[in-house]
Amino acid sequence: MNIEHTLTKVVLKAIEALYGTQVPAKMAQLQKTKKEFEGHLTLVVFPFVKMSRKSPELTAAEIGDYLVANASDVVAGYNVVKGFLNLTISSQCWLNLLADIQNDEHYGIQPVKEDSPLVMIEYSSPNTNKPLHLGHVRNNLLGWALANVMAANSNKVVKTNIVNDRGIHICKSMLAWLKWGNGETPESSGKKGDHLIGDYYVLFDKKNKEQQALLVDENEETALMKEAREMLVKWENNDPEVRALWQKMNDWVYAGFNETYRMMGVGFDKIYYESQTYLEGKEKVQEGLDKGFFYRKEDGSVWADLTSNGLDHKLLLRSDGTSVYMTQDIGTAKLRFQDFPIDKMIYVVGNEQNYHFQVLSILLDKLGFKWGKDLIHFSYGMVELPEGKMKSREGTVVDADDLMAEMIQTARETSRELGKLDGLSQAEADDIARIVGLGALKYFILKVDARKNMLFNPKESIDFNGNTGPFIQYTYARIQSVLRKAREQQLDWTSLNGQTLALAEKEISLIQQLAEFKEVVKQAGTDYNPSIIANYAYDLVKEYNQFYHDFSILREEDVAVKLFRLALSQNVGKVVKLAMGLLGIEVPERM
RNA sequence: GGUUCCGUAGCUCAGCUGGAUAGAGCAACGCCCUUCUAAGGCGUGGGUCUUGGGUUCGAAUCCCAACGGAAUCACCA
Repeated sequence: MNIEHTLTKVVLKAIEALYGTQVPAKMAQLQKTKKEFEGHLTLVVFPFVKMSRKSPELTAAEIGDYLVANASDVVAGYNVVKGFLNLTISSQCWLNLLADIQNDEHYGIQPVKEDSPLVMIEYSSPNTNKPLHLGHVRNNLLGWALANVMAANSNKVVKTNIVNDRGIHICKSMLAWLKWGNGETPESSGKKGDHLIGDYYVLFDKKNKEQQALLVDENEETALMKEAREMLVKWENNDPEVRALWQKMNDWVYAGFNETYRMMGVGFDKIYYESQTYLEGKEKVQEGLDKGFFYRKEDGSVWADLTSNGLDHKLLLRSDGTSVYMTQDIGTAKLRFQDFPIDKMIYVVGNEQNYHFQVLSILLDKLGFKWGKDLIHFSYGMVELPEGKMKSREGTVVDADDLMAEMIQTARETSRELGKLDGLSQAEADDIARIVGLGALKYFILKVDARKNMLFNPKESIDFNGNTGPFIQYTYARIQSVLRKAREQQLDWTSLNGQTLALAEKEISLIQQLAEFKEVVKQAGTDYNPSIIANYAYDLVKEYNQFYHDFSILREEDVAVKLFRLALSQNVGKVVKLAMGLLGIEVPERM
């Protein structure tokens, strides 16, 4: 049983007994006592002074007396500072709490049940004409973490990816490859498939610009562009040659993507391809047209009138009958709903598409998708660089593969300098470098509130000091070291009693913090906000470090000290691992 | 111009369902490794929480307005 919960109940009883009024639980706000005051939990008594008709101080004392007299198993003492009643919780309560955490293997995780709602999370959504970049990294990490958080809150989760595998951009890469590629393949060039294709996309752009410069009328289309368009038409008409080439090159790209995803540690349960879904939306639009939700202009284009929702008119089908982005998303929604009984849909997509999802929500609702109205657009901010925004044309894009490799390399060098890799095999050293390097990257991105634009400073991100992933991982590794020693000595902390705990009075806030993990997971789920967990993990670890340091000063002969440290180390280690697991960050046994 | 989001230390970020003297990290300076891992700990300096009103016992937090920044408002995706 949660201490805060128990205490709230007791306080409500006290209010009723003292003042004869029942008050809602909301009024009895308990908060962690600030460090500079004595006590563990603090009751704000201002809301009760009207009932007591006494000063805040006297009211607080009155309630405090009652609690000590009538709930001594929980409240061991109190003190009053202005309108704040600081309560000291009995040691036994804290020990019970530790035991609870210890015995609950999935502490803080709500298991999925038979009737749990099914949540589908779409994330990543790459184009197949270029490799993944820093923006995708944020997307992927957030999507993966969010999926974990939703699952930890008792949701069935289906992770999905919609791959944009068709369109003019793919044709550009294909055309450039045909013209200047000399049959180059990933094998022959030694390049990852996605990078290879990306290079031809860039090449197309370059050649096209050269042609553009020679044109008299700058609005005129280049011969190269025309060819690309013709290719797209051929693709749409199922030209076997174009299709075969398209298939071959996309397969290269997927092989490349899979490598990136694997390294990043993310994955999907079901992948959709736009080439398979883009036609589906047209039927739905037709359906909406028949039902009078949409209208057709004289030129044949189809629109939705959203002015009654405070929005504009939105194009759904071009005058030539081809589909647009919105149509495709409707089509994808249709297929998804056929495949899964979706209760809630979450789209992890950048905030530049806020408007799009506002519209999509309305349209899906009109078209009868029960989850359409409350679909969640998990909207995250742009990643900016110290030099400004990433611009593919200016070559300031940070490539995902390069970035990860660089982080791992830096971790390797730093570890070596610190002598952390001494005596380890090559495989072990590689593993640590990978875990730490990726941990640094993931934590750096996930600790920031997803909604906000963030600044990615490569130099700072690989700084392993301070509020970083490696700091948390390092503490975890040290905890494991403590536990290994304890195992050797066959220590068992369950013999600790309340009296022993008294010597560690100020460390109780650490136990309190452990208890908060449950709430944090819940909050992260209801707010759709993984960064809460990241910041929580940091706070916990920081506090543990202080505790660890304080207790290093006490000598080991004292068995109680030893056991108390073991108790906290074990439980902190457990919670840190769980928290980092939700974020998709590995923790090393040693480093 | 409409809509949405953001504005907290020199920098990067927490805190925001109203509560005590607004917190971390980085950067600067000083101290602590014969101590189960120093990728650590302790200390010093650093703030008009963009501004102005309102709500109230109490506002960084809620409301309104202004200012500043971002995104978006395509027969692109």
